[in-house]
Amino acid sequence: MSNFKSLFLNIMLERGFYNQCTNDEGFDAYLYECEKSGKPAVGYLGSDPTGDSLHVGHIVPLMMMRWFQKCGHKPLTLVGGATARIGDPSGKDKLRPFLDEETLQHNIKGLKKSFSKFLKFGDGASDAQMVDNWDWFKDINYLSFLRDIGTYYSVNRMLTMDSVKTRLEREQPMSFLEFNYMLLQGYDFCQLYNTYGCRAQIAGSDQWGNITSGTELGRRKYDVELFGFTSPIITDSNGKKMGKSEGNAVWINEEKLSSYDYYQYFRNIGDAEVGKCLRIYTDLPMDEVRRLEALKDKEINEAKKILAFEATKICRGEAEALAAQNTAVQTFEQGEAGGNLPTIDVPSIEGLPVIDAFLQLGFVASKGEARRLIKQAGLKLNDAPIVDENYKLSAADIVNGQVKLSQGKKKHGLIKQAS
RNA sequence: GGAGGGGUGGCAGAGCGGUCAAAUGCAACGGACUGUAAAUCCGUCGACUUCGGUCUACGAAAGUUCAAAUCUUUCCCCCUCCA
Repeated sequence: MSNFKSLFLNIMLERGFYNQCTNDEGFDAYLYECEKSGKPAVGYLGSDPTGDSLHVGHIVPLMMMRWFQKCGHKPLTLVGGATARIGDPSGKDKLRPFLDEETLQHNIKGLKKSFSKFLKFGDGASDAQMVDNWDWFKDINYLSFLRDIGTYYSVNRMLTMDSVKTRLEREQPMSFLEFNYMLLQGYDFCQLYNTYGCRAQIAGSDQWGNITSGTELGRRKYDVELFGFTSPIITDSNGKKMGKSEGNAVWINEEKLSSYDYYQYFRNIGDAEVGKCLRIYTDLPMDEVRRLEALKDKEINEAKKILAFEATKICRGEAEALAAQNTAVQTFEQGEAGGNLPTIDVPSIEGLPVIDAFLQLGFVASKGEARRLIKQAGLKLNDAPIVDENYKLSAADIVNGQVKLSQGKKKHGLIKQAS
């Protein structure tokens, strides 16, 4: 399995994206053929429009698609407009909520934005294209679906699928609606094959069951071999899925998370994860990755900075990445207030209680929390711990036209007086 | 349709008339140590507070009681088994 011919699979293997494939050799041969002839292979990545932005947890398949495109192939991004109305049982115990039309449209728009940060959309041969399975499901007729698709599925087999089996074993409810999800997703795959000649699906390993549902349907109904390819689930050092920072998701879209926070997320990756993350979250050549991950102790911080910069660059652009980096350097290495920190403008700084200032910055959820943190020496004003919880800001606290507030060691923000 | 079981804080899960803002675990947050790491240790973890307290909370509503997460009634939702 280490001797792939295709560029794409070699990259996947080398960078740690390879987890499982429905048919290594077949997929490799197919891709190789496409790469050699210059005719792009078509592959797709599905996602549910349950939110209006993707987050770091979704990046792994996104990056796979990015490489797929770089290898000259054509990525399709499928949003499950139809399947969102059902809910995917994979790895979940609870039924997902249904969405109304307006939210759905809003979410789809947001997803498109997330996708376009990693993939190039357009009309070219290898340009990415967005598709919605609502287009082919909205007019489908239940009886004909049962007849045309349902006949190819064995319930016996479906019951052995992980997503179903675990639900049954744990005696958790699973509705018939959800049970049908894999048929729908299998049908998606075949539809994309029929209309776009798409023969590959790329996803996280939790989608394996849904992928094989599609490849099997393809084989039985259309007599074509479709390929499925999955990534491992990337976890942080605590074995948890990537993508949460301070309990909040690390969003791809900038209106949900500042570039500075995005940068900081990668800056704060654990030592053990640096190599893995460089491979997965950046485009850096492997030589560079190997050099960086060999760094030890304090030096590994250099690798983390590069990781954070590169990862931010892909998602937010070079200018934003630079700004985030500068802010971080100023804030952490020079102890100054970096320009890109979260900032709020207030009508008048004079007399504003510090507690309220923290509340407005969103660093604390309540005044009580702010008081507690002050008791614990967790809140700082211009880098000096606040001792009096009733302290009110005054003109003397204004440095360079702003007041720097910090929560803990990592969260910093600025208050400016609106002019 | 019948018979049982259950709905508690971000999650899991105790409590089953007062001592309950509710054990414990996880997650989260602050501090110490470091390298904006990990591990460890200490502390915090409903809201408001003039730090005395006050208010809102244990699916929803009504009731019993000096007193209810705990008892009663109705309603809503979920699960299991039978048909």
